[in-house]
Amino acid sequence: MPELPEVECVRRSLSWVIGERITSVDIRRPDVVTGDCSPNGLLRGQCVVGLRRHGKQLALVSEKGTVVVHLGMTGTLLTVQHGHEGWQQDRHVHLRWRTGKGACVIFRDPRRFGGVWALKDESALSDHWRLLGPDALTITTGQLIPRLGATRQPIKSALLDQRVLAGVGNIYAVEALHRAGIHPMSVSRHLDARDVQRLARILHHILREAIRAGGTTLRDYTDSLGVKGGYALRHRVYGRGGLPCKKCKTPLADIRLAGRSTVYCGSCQVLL
DNA sequence: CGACTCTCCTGCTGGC
DNA sequence: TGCCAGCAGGAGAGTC
Repeated sequence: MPELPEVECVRRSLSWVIGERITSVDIRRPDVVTGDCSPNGLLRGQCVVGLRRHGKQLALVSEKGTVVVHLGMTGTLLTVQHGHEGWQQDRHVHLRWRTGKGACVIFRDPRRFGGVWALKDESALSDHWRLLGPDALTITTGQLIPRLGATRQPIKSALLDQRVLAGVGNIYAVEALHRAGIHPMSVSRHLDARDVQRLARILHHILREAIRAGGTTLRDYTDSLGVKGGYALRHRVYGRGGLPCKKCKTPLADIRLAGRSTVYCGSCQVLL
């Protein structure tokens, strides 16, 4: 499931598209698109000049329009080389961009929690991303302190709230809280400056480490070239409910918080 | 207004 | 072996 590291790996693996012109766009499911879902709205005829990421969102920027892709849970952007037409039988492929050289980018999303926004230009992108908090990879302690201080939400819920900071999903939230020794039910504004600093450092560290490993593949995730991520091997708590904590051997608790499974160590992680 | 819970969607898993 | 309920999850909508 794509969180910040996976989206960043998709972005990097898609860099070949920069400088390419989109010659045609196939729209199989217009309902995954918000905004102008015509081929022109989706960059037909435009040259891709950049790929930008904020949190879990990826933007294909052209001279004119910009397309933002959100991968949701099961979404992928895949590079398909000319001659490999197997995707045509795949009912989960919703969009396809064809480039001048014949290579394509396809948007595939079985569960359709993801989606695509067609925006007029890069200033519309700024507006779109203004709703999100600072990117989790670069957020500073100084930015995080007032944002966590403003809410009584449990810290786990706050980390998942994209308006607080952008890019953290369930996996990296539970991993970061375990390494920081903070109980997921801790009230966000009870964290003191040192707690927040430690949490920010750990988030940066984990996210960078995960990007280096190619992201987390639980089952399906790959980057745009089909490469799986190796970071799942490094998970210490996610998916390990009931198993011994890797630090202290206490069986890990598995509860539901903010509607999602939340694994933590009742011994290592302090309730604040 | 803030903090919950519900809903969307499909594929895999586990129990009978 | 086959069927189906249950579960997974991000984020926006709805509720209290």
